[in-house]
Amino acid sequence: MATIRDVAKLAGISVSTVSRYLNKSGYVNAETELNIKNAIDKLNYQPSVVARGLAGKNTKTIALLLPDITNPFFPELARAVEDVATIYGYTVIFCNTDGQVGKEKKYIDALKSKNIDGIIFASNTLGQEDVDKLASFNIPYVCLDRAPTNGTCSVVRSNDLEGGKLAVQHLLDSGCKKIGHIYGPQDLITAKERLIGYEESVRVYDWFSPSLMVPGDFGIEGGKKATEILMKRHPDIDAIFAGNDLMAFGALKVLHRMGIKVPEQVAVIGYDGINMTEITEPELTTIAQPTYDMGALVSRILIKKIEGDIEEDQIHVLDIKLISRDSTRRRG
Amino acid sequence: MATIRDVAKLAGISVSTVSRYLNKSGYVNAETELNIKNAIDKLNYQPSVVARGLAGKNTKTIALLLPDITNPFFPELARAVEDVATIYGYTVIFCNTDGQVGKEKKYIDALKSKNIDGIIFASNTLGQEDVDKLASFNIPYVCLDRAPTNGTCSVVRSNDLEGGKLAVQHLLDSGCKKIGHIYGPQDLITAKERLIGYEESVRVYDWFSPSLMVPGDFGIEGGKKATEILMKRHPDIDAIFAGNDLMAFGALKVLHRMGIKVPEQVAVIGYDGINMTEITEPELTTIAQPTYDMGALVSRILIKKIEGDIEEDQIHVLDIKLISRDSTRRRG
DNA sequence: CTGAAAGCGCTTACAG
DNA sequence: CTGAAAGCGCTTACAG
Repeated sequence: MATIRDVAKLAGISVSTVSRYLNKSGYVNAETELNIKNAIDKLNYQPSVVARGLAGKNTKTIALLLPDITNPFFPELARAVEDVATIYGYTVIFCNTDGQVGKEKKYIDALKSKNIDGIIFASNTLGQEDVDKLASFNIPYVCLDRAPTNGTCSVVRSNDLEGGKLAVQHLLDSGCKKIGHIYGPQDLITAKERLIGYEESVRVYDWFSPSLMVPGDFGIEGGKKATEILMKRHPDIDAIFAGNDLMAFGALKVLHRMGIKVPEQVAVIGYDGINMTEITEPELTTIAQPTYDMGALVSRILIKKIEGDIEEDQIHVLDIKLISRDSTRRRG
Repeated sequence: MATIRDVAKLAGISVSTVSRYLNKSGYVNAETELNIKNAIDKLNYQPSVVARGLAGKNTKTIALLLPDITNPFFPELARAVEDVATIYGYTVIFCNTDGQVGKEKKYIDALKSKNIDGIIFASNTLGQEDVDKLASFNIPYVCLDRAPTNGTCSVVRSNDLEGGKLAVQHLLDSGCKKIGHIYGPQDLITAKERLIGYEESVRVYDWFSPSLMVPGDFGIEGGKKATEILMKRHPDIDAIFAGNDLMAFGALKVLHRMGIKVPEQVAVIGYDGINMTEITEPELTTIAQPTYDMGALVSRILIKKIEGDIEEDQIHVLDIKLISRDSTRRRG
């Protein structure tokens, strides 16, 4: 591997000048520039990012902390993050935290020792300590969905409150008369807001009862159990709004097993808009988050921050969208 | 951030000794050791991986090149790779190549300039040039599924040939009399071997005809189109073996649309064993690859290689497994 | 068992 | 416009 010294020697100048050329910092004579270019070409020179990093510059790598890449919501997000990172010449390290603060802390330490340039938190945790640590390390970060308890950073999320309302409205528009809700873990803002959206839209009706709200775990299994509970408590409901698509999958399964027709007897709507919603039978109506856009945006914001585009920390709320499919289609 | 020099100073010794202690290279007096430990604790010292990297040691990071994390086969693989990497103190960079050599090359260059320790290729491409480049860079790598055309490296794959045969056998055992096959892109060894497995199992039957083999793209859409073609050509088939689960999903969709009952009229079996196979209706029978195990193994092999555990390059072929579900259950 | 020195490949003031 | 020198935080022979 050629080094900057080799380039300098071949171009007949000093290392400093080559460095200046490379970084476009300071002047360099047109002719010298040409010589440098040629030398670089001839030697197939590529600067060492690690040396650069040691010398105090960017390491051109960011990290993406997420709970579990195996959860179908995250691959698309990760893809988007990586796509825009690549555009800017960054590389992304991905870390599965399983939502455990312990793991998250370990990652942060490891990342710090690698002089990572910034971190995207799509992970659920991130306590006060982490924030402090990051601040003391002076490493930029951006959050997905959840703003850190204390301290500020830019946040990208989508409008879960509106989403919850939209889901209910769609169900009502489809002619449903009594709607149950399976909500996700309430330490997740997303789950919380969707629940609030549901409740606010629904509490004016006289059929409403708190027992229509059943907890789930954002997984298929949780969706199944919750559906069983819901149908036992309220055999007369004609719609289920699941807090995410996985739980909706669970609901479809259980309803099918119980011989309850979807959507004729019970309509089902999910949330997130993951790809697999179109392979169920019936295909699942869902409130789609702009997952890819969220990933792209969060990545872009972080990189800007890293590169010194000072921008006020702010919360970006992206719009959600109803994808209407057969699982809520009440009439031919 | 404390540096090794701070530690040395606090412990009242030289930097060299601290380094020796850190790397467990060379002797260090028991008392000195204690002093170092204390100093490290007090200062909350953490060695800089990038400095270490510059000085010629591992950067403790590996890269995972895959076609697209959005393809449901890869998240589980990636998760496994990351899990074992973490155990060994490594961090993983993930790269979506979309199967394009151009992207792959770019990544390799970028990774090289970061002194990455090793690469896992789960990507489809990897031509001769890449291999040469890697060899010249002297960077360890391991492949998933596909051995590089030329040059050697360890390969982890599962037994696709057996898998193809197993799929057919299962269908025959279920009482199917005429089986079609949707095969994946033939530049992928996995797709090819599954096809061969099918053909070898089936060509002895007089119902067999080459027109029973229809190409797909390993995607849902391709599965749909192929199924349409297949059913038009051979309305009398009673089973479809799809080369992967996504295409099987497509098949289920189309059959449902055509009013053909699965499994009563046509049984369907997929391949890969991705999680979502259990959310379709009927649930999809599939030949499951040990995806997680494959990822864990490939990661472990790479890290061993990096750390100098010289091991003969070899091909590890893991077993596949039939997961029998309703989509092939012909009788109550 | 321990330390001084050189080096990894860059960048960054500081002179000129 | 250009170069010499110091420094980033480590490791690695080489002496002692």
